[in-house]
Amino acid sequence: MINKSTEILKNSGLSITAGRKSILDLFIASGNALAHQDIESGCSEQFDRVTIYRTLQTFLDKGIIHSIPATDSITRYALCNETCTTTGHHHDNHIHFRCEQCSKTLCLDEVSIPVVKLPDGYMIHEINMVVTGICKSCR
Amino acid sequence: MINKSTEILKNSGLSITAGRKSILDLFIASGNALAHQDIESGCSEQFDRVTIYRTLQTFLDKGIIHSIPATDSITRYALCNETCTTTGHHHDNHIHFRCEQCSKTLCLDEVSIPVVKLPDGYMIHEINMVVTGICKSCR
DNA sequence: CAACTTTTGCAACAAAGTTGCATTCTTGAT
DNA sequence: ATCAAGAATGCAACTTTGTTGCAAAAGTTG
Repeated sequence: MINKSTEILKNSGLSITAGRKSILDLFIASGNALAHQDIESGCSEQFDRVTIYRTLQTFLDKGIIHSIPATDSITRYALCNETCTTTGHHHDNHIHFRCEQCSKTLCLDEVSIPVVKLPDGYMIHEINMVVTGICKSCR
Repeated sequence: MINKSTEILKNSGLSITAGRKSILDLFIASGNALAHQDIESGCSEQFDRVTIYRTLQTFLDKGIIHSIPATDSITRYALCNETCTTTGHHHDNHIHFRCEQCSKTLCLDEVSIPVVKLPDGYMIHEINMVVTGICKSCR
């Protein structure tokens, strides 16, 4: 296996294409969550918008990335960490932090989501927690 | 004060218009979070899309409604409860629940967001928590 | 009820996301 | 290394979502 992106694709049983590798590389390099627009403008080569949408959907399905909820109606995605290699829907149990200064969205892998007790009758499937504020680098 | 929507508008110093009242009434009647689309199709009268966008923005600014983060890039809004009448940005400290069965998004006012400790250097401004699963009525 | 300010609707646009189909690329077997 | 089958891409066309400027129609205050 030459590089990390190729490895991830092989592990997920996906065929290796320039687009997928390029998008994965971007995720690996950036270290923070990316919106569709970031990918479109950030890739080394230029790819069709539709290709990017479909690639992101494929990565979501395979559990390579996860989507991060936001109130600004821009969906952002981040690489799932190594431990969650299971295909399909899976729960990332970490907190997301969105910096109001630099607008970066980070996965705080070291902080796990606290347990909550819902009223009787509610079945919990997935929990998402997004904290906004000022990040370490911006202070 | 004739009805609740009029009262809310007066308390926020907004002029009383048919559109605003109609949208507020819809929020009051529905009891769950509404997306722009829900409002456009759910109002008794028909209002221009732009009017709805602007009304929602006004309500957000005045702290009448709050927006709820989601991963599907559809922004949903819900009425703020009585206690948070302060104008401007404010923190609703309750959990949001999205039912995978009926697709309703609810404010669980009775469940408050637990305290989290972030790594040193992060300044917390706002915390959002969205739980997905099956709601009480759908089981 | 008259002037003044706000809000609304319209048009036009920009951005985000989806679908079908023909072409190109990957892959796995020869 | 080559080739056929299947998968991925690009393109066109479209739908949905959100924004902006401006004139017309409301609401508000004296």
